[in-house]
This record gives sequence, C-alpha cells and structure tokens, in this order.
Amino acid sequence: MARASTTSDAFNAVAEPRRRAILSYLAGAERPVGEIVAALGLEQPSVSKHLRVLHDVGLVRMRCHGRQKLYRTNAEAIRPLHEWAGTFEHYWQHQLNRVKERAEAMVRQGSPDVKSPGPNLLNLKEKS
Amino acid sequence: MARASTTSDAFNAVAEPRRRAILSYLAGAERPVGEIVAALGLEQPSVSKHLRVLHDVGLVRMRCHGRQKLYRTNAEAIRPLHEWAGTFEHYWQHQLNRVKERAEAMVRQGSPDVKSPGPNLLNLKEKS
DNA sequence: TTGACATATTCCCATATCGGCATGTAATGT
DNA sequence: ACATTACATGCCGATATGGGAATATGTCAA
Repeated sequence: MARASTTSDAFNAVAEPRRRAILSYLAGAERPVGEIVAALGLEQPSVSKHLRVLHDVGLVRMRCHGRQKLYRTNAEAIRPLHEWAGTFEHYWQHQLNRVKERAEAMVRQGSPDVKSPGPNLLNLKEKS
Repeated sequence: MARASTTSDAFNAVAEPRRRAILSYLAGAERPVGEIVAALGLEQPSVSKHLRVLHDVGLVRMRCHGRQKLYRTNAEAIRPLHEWAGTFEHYWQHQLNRVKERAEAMVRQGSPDVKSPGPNLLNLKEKS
C-alpha cells in the first residue's frame, strides 16, 4: 500500500509547504482564488487543487460570491495539530532542563576555562 | 514533480499515523526497536524504516547499546510544528468568539424556543 | 568459529502525489 | 446568443511512498 491519502486528515494536508502557505495567507480574511494565485505565484490549477484538498479535510471554508469563490482558513481545524504537538511540550522542557543542569554542574565542578556566567546558563530560557 | 520527500522535514514525517504513534511511544523513555515492534504491533522492517525517516529529520535520537539500538523521541524537533500551529490560535479564538456572540445575540433578541441558558452559552470555553 | 539475536537494507509492487497543460463549467457582461 | 471571466477538473508523466518478503549487517555468546 502507499501513503495514506492526503485528503484523509489535517496532518497529511498540512505536509505540503504550499498548502501551509495558503493556510497562512487565508487566515484572517476571505480571498478569491485569483488573489491567492497572484499573491503566492502559483499556477491557478495548482491552487485549485490544493484548495480542494484543504477543503476536503475542513481546513478551509468556501463561499460563493458571484463568479468567484471566497476561501478562508478554518483555524479550528488546526487545533488538533496544535494539541498533538503540545503533548510533547512537557518533554522538550525536560530536555532543556537536563542540558541546562548538566552544563551548570560542569561549571560548578570548576572547568578552569569557564568563568561562571551566572545562574541562567547558555541563554536557555526557563520555560518557553 | 512528485510529492516532497518525506525525509525533508518534520511536517512530512509526522503525516504518517504510525510515525506519530512511534513518537508518542518514544517520548519520555528510550526503547529498543524490538519493544516498539511488540508494543505497536508492526512488522520489524516497517518500524526500522519509520525510525529511519524520523531519525533523518531529527525527530528521534539513537544510541547503540550492545546489539540493540535505543531510540527516543527528540521533543525539541516537534516545537516548530507546535509553533506553526500556534500561529493560528489567535484566529480560532476569534472564530469561537464570533460564534458565541452571535448565539448570545440571538438569545437576547428572544428566540421564543430558547430558554436563556446563562452567560457561557453552548459549552464554548472562554479561551482554550 | 559458529550460531543466535537485534536491526537495517534491498527489491518489488500497487498506489498516491504534484505539476503542467488542456478542457469543462458556471456566472457575468455586451 | 456570444465572448469573457473565474474556477474546477481530467489526463499525463515522473517520482515517492509503504508493505511484504528476503536478505544483509552487526553484536554477543558458547
């Protein structure tokens, strides 16, 4: 079997850089297809196809207005992605702390060539 | 041209459900390949291939220990994903507020069949 | 050395993907 | 009715993908 279809879920849809670009461009305001084409410098059929994928997984909403179709990203559909990634936030904070503590321990044991740079070593932020 | 190679960035690597499963399983603790195979019920070559992809994009770290290799997810590499998705947090809050306000307005104008359910309508959370 | 064990790699296949080009379709203008 | 505008779709080719089976590599143990 081949890879799961790109229209199956948001994770697959978002794997495409151009689709991410479209989503970013379409956050905040409705735009007709033509503007997307102009703004991102893509071929019109290509944009239509990407919009189709995004629409199929609910990442964009569409509204007809005369002969143009106005698209807009449905930010709600990006939340699952954000939350899945957020699952690991806990761990990357741990990792940062481990690196930080190890570095501080080395300083405390007195590597002669390291002048104690103070508590918050290596510009590692506390939480973020 | 075809799809961007899966080994090119974290977005593509994470588009695979099994790879996400592996990442979740490998967060928090090192595990040898065999355990992943047993825990997730996948074929060993399949796991090895997925691990290769994940390793190539830096989503997992590897350490040799005797004849086994211990893998662990590198949570740091998931942050870009989290941050990209977080870019839209702003917008989905707006959308929620709009829906909420519209619903509350309808209630205030007194649709006869809606008994005012109180301030926080429709179980829409305030921020999260 | 020989053999068992833990992983990695290779080959093949069916399928999905994206881009480009041509064409289809629907709404508008004259 | 006809041309034009704004999109969508269909077809094609080159390539990437994931699964399965077989095989290669590397490490330890007797």
